[in-house]
Amino acid sequence: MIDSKFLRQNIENVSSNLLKKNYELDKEYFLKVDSDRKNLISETEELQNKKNLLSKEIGVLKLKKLDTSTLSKEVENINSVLKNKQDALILSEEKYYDFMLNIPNILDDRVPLGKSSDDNSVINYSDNDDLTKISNKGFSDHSVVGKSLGLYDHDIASSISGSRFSLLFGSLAQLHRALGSFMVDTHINSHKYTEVNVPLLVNNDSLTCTGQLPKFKDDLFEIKNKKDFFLIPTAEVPLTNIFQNKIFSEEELPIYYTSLSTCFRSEAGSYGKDTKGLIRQHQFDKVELVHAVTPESSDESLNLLIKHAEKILNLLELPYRKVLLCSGDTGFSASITYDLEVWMPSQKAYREISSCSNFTDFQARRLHAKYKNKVSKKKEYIHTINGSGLAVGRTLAAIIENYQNENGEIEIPDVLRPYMNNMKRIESN
RNA sequence: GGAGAGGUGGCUGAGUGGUCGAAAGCGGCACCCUGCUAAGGUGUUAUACGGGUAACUGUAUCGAGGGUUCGAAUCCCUCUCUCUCCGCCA
Repeated sequence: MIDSKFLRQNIENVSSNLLKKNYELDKEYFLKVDSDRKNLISETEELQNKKNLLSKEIGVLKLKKLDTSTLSKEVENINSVLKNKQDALILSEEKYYDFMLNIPNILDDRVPLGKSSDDNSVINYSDNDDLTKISNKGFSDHSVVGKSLGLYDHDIASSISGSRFSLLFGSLAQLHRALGSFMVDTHINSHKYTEVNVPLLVNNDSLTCTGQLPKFKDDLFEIKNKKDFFLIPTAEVPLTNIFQNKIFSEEELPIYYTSLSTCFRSEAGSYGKDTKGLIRQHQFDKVELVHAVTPESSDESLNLLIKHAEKILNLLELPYRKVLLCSGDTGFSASITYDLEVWMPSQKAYREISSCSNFTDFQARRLHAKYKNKVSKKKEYIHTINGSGLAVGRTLAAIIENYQNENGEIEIPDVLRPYMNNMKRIESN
């Protein structure tokens, strides 16, 4: 959520900023809802004050055994007016939050103007991205390779669950598991993260705090019969919600959390896209990185987080590039987002494998997550940063495609071999 | 799933209808005292929102939501979470 006071005072600037995210701010509506709410608040508070004073007076009179009926009547009168005001206030607050919770985060000035991913700007390529060499080999799609090895299946998965699910067998399943472990190990050993094992089912509030709700309910799987649970679309949700209602001392920050978790997305609106393979599944594993930091350090912290994610790609020797998302492609809650895109030889294209964002105080305001500023001695909202480090399914797909040899086998990257009983390649089943 | 107990400030914990936003202790902070340390003394110390340059001030909050009452931490109802015992279970 953005700061309503800031919005009120900078409404023109904010509104033109949000327009870059294709959000049209209804300025008049906001000003009206905002001032209605404020007026109702002060009106009800005034009445409550009167009521409190009179009630106290009644208490004093009762002690002295004096008559209180006149005052009681008066309070009763106030109560009936107050009730109306309070009802109006509840409605007004609902309107206000409905509106505020649907306003996206303000964009960082560095975000380039643009409509879609076509307008994203490439920052740099990895050192090993000699793609002419790779792409000329005519490598097959990872799902084809996996199938011909007899280690990947899509059809049976469909009959078990439906579309956008898959089965991995044998050493391919093992490689998938190895990848998750390798990523988490790297982050906890080299990057000072605390590993967290998180709930995969979360409640409505948690999703509201991180910004998936109320706006993006369609993208989530909801569990209805037992309780109002949602399956997490990313470990960002439980990890970030660890900070809810916290007030940190400055010494406690930064906090780095990482978690390997399964993620669930409905992929509504992406019918027909990436229907084969591991790229777009209803269920996938991902290693998530989350930072809680002070506002001054959030910019630097995002860069650090990106380096942590890049480290995995570098260790796996996968070609990739770093992209700064344009305004139209930047997510609802983010102020700035960098994607890491890995080279997929079969598609002759870079595909997103990590998305790293600074959410500034947007999530913190919803979470009520603050820290005590040592200098100002005031409680200020923290900043939250997160990114994937990395999406495991997509990384596996990238490895299959980039590491296949002439025989259709998959060479196992050096760093993963210790996790695979020192196996060197995956051969046909 | 069955039976019971309980949720009060950073923590421990008192408070069963009226200056209770809440005693006391611990912790934190500030100052004082002692040559240093240890100990001691005094004061201060919740959060959100609103008004005010500020000192300050108003409202709400004692798990959440309703209700009773002129007045609720305290009484009633519903929900929720935690703990203990039994059962079941990876």
